[in-house]
Amino acid sequence: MDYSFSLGMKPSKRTTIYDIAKALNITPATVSRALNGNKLISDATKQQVAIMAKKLNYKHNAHASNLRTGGSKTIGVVVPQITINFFSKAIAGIEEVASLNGYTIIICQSDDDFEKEKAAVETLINQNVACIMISLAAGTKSTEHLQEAINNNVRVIQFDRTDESLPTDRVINEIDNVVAEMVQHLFDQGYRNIAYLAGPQNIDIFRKRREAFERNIKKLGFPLVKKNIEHYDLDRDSSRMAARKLLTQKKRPDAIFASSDLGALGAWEMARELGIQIPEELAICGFSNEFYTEIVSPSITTVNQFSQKMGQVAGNILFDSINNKLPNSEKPVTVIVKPELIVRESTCRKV
Amino acid sequence: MDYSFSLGMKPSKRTTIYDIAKALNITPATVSRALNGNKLISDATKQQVAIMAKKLNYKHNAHASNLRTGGSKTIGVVVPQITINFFSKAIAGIEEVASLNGYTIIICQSDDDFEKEKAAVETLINQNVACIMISLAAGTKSTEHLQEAINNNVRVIQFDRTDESLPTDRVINEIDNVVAEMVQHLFDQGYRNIAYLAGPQNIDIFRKRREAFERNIKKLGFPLVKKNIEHYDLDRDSSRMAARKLLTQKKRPDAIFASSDLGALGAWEMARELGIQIPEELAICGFSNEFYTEIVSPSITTVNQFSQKMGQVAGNILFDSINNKLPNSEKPVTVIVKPELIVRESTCRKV
DNA sequence: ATGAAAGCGCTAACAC
DNA sequence: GTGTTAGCGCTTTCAT
Repeated sequence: MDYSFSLGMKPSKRTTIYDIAKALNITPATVSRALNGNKLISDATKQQVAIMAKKLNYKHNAHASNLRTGGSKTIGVVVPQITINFFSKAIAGIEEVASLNGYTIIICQSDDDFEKEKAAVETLINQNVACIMISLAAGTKSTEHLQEAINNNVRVIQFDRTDESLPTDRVINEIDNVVAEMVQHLFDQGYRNIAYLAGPQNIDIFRKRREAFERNIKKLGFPLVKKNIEHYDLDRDSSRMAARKLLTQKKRPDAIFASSDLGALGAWEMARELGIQIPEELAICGFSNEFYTEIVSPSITTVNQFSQKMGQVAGNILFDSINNKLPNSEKPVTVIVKPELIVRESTCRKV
Repeated sequence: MDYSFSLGMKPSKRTTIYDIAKALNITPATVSRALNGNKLISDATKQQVAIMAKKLNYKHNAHASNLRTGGSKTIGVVVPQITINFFSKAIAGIEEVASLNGYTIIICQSDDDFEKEKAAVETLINQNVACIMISLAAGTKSTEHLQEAINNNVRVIQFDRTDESLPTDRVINEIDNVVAEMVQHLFDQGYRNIAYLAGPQNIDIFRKRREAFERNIKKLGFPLVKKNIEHYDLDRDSSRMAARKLLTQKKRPDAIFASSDLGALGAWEMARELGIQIPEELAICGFSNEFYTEIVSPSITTVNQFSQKMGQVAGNILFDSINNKLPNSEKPVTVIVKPELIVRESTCRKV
């Protein structure tokens, strides 16, 4: 009897299907089939194999299997930063669906840097992942690296921060309606001089949000005041400074619509610093429903993007297609997740 | 000439080192060596190979390499929930160091469920990961699955939520001093009836935090009031209910020390609901320095655990050992990361 | 400095 | 229902 395991010693070699085959006097092929649930194999054999596998402490070798089959049950996920709540939730959503389907996920961070993103994609191609799910870095200048992935038989699904010019499946939020709703809500609450805090315009969704804002402001018959649109990088300091610019103008806006919750938070903090009352003198709203928007006081009106659901949807696109549950169209799908306006104290001055 | 790439068509087969070898009239072995920077290969050959590899659009096949070498440049990370800020930061730290060393990370969530954790570890063993970095699920009853990993030549590094009885490298926070500091701080601020909101006691760190609290309360000469210690699960509702129990006693505590920020937040909310003034009538403090503790008003005193650093440290333990930078002791290392008390408004009633 | 050859562990086409 | 055989792409020992 071999006590090496119970003694906590490292075994010299892992058990393979050959060991199982030898022990049962059958061939490795049969063992492989049995372990994979092949229908042709008799239940008796399957049972024996399962028992012996357990007894010999067999572990499936994913590398060998992947090499042989040319694929792998792995999804590569590339996001700017996993510490951003939106992304960690999206990843959680992907992981959920992946795990249900027996897939694992490899995570890479781009840190919003193009070079790091390219390196990550390269690595994932080397890993032969079945699919790359990506939210583009702010610094991404082209999508050649993703085209390269596709050329190498790796499927690509973009989510949230996408590039339309690359024809892949995409999961994005509906923008126009929710922005229209938000602007209308501000109007209904009596705000008439609405400013906008715009994120990095090289990122698709931030550009679209700004455009939707401008469109809807015009729709309400307001003039589009250039000075009422400030840009900020996606950090807190920068948003505070941008908000300060807006709030120290001669004709101070009575509302700030920020393209992200961090932007809204910056404006919120700056308003308090300047002694401006929210929501009486100033409305503030953001985008993403980050946890803190709910618990600050006054709480901040925002938009729930359902990021976890976006991750799940991305996963489902992949697995529906793998399992042929989709109509046989070869065209890329774009799934639009409807976001939800969440009205809170920061924009409600009417009773 | 082959236009298949530029036409966006999927190539029938990936380029291998054989293709490069054939094109250059050398052997695959030489190509492999050249690509891996083998010192015996002439610079001329290396150059040629590099150029041809690029020209033929060669991608290294990690599976084949891993199968051959029996290892993989992959770290498996298992955490309860990646959406918890503490964990996503720790993962970010691990990813940083891993990526610098040419490793990728595979992420699994246990959802605090033992069975899911076991399945995740099993998968990671199958993937032949070099190392599993894990923070145990609340529901984890034994560490056999991790012993199993070790038996299969997979290194294990535990962080934060660890089990001491399993002899692996560990990265944890120093507890006693920071809890002592916190209790002393509360005392200095004049709080004399300090309650404690204790997390799930089957998790190491939550038990240790409670024990440290009790020890330090006694040290200050206070009696240990049983009714002043309430338990809660790690969610918001449960912490609110636990706080309610504490705050509706006849002899209401004048301070609540929560074992997590979520616990502190629950107490904070309940205090407001009951009209109890913070910090005048009640001090509140937590653990982890979650983002919201800083921006609520009054802001919440807490402990910075440096989770991202903990992730980096875990990574460094692995790579220092891989690169033989460690003294040749075979004993597991325990690295203790010193946390930092962050005093904020919620515990300061003195000027 | 490079070539020849074997084999990592698995799967799948083909045979019976 | 099971065996035979070949090979996925790479690395590495041994030879030259």
